[in-house]
Amino acid sequence: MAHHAIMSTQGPYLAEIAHLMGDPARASMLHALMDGRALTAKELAWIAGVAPQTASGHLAKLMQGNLIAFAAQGRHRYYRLAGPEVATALEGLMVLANLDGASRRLPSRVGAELSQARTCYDHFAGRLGIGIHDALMAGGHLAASEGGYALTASGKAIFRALGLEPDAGSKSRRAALRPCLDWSERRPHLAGHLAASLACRCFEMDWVRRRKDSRAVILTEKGRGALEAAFPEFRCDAPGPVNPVVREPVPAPA
Amino acid sequence: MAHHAIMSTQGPYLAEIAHLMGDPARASMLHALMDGRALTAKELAWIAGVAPQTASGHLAKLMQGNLIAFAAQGRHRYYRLAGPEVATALEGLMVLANLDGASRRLPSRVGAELSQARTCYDHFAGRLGIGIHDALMAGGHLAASEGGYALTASGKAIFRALGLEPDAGSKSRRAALRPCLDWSERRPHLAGHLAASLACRCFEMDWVRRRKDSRAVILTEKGRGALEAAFPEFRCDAPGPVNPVVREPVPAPA
DNA sequence: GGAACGCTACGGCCTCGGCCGTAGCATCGG
DNA sequence: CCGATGCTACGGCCGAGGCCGTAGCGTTCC
Repeated sequence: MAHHAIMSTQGPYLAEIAHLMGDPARASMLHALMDGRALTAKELAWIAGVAPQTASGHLAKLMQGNLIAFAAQGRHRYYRLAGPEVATALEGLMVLANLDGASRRLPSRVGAELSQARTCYDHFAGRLGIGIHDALMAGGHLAASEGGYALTASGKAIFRALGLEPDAGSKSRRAALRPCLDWSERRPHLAGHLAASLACRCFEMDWVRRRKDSRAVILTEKGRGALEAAFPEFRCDAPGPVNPVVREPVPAPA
Repeated sequence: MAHHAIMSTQGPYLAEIAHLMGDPARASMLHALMDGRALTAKELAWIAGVAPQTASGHLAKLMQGNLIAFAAQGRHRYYRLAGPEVATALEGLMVLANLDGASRRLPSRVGAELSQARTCYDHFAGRLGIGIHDALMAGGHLAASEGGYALTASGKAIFRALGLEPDAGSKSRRAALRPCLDWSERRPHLAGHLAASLACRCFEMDWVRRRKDSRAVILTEKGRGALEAAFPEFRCDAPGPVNPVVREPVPAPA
């Protein structure tokens, strides 16, 4: 400590946040929450591989750092990420974790599924997300704008045809559509509240299904047809159904 | 450790990277390198407020994590960030560090200067960066494209007038122009190798000057004129020169 | 009301890792 | 060739913090 000279003003704050993410248990929890769902403390404890008491401590720290928030419901507490910015920051780190030395590339099947199609907080990423992004781009439905991207007239028509009002949340601070760098493909997919609404609609209509215990998702046959109908330029190389990997949902307690 | 159940596949990798950034000394170093320059181990040690031996250890760890790289030159080692992805990830964390509770907002003058104009790795951010971004946008010189943004014909003409070839690095993996979220303004500015070339040209022509010991930069009067001439829609609210803050560049060594 | 359950608070153990001192290796200048 | 300089390697010290056990509070269900 001695003189510590000047120490850049924000270095410490940066470190504070990074330190919170830098513990294996906490990182696992955050990673698990990146699909945008809310999980209970116990589920998160199991995912992180620690006892509930330990998890509780971690969650308290994450709360204090404003990285997560919870909704109390009965005797449960459902934890979720505090906001899209948190997911963005985590994706940024994953880009590094992935290109890093090529040593730690994603192993096997799980990795392949995640690269195909997955959720990124509340919107789609992976080749599915990029397929949607590129389809809109190729058709001239997307234009650069102040906040990132904006829909052209033809783009708005497409969203309205899906039952989504493109100008709905325009009063909000959050951008409607903006690019988000994909850690597996190194290319942008669509984020923003409009992208989130689209994903939401896809789940509602059973065009896309969540896999459990993973952020990977599956494009159903119905969904492929629907998306091809909605986006004329859409093409996505088979993130189709594979046989489900079932896993013991609860650990044997000693 | 006991059973540790399943533990998400990439949680640990994520944690590894975040852990590297999560130490105050290392975070200060990384932060200092975000202006894209290369610094010696000694300079970084001073910035971080630790002894050279300690800094050396930190730098070795950062090297191993592929966050930084160095160029040996005589008896000096010039360290720099390993790539733009690292800067992007750090900016992502700064967004969090900044909106976090409003408790830790940037203090005083330094913060104001940084919000005005600064470098973000190798391109401009702050209101200066956003001014350039918005000017191109407003003039219709920028369009959405596969990798992020692309210049329209009029946009390319503008860059050529500045002596920059817009299609130069098109063979490279790195995008020419893409949006980068600004932590101080919460709006995108331009990143990518073309944005880097532009910044480089601005320094060459003395349109923009670096401040020392900070990522803040100053738009000179000449620069303001030049940018207004180059970008018809450019407007930037006075990131003008302020009286320089001079600081002891080297610590009294006890 | 009582028991089971979800979660958090506190205390003690123990490892991890940041810190500097000393020492050693390379490079540059006279 | 010798000393100064920049940097790294090693070793010992010590504080921070992750871990779980026990305990306590609130909610739910019978």
